[in-house]
Amino acid sequence: MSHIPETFYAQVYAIVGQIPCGRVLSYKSVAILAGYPQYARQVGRALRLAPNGLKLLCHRVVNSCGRLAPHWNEQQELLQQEGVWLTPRGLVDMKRFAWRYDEAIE
DNA sequence: CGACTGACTCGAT
DNA sequence: TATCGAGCCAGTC
Repeated sequence: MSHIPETFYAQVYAIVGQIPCGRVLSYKSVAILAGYPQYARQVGRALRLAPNGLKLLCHRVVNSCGRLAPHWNEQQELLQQEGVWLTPRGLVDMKRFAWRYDEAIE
């Protein structure tokens, strides 16, 4: 188990693709949903390396505090276009915008 | 093989 | 609220 299987990245892309418009998910949550709870860092890596051709909604993934990705200010605009407000300090209000996947089931 | 890095997280201060 | 340190793990040098 010392090697990330191909399915991990595929899972990450699939999960991120399911995040509804106007909702966000943390790296940790994506890692858990992918089946690798300890791989939050790898999720971040996966998104950073993700080819643009996939049209990923990686702007809907933030860290557990609601902090946005560094060196990528465009992410803020993308989120605001979807109605995701940011606190005065540039943090996503996770209590309000975090996606609970059980919402998707029904 | 060891040291360093980073789109992470959590608890303590 | 902001910072710090420890734990975390694949990739890079």
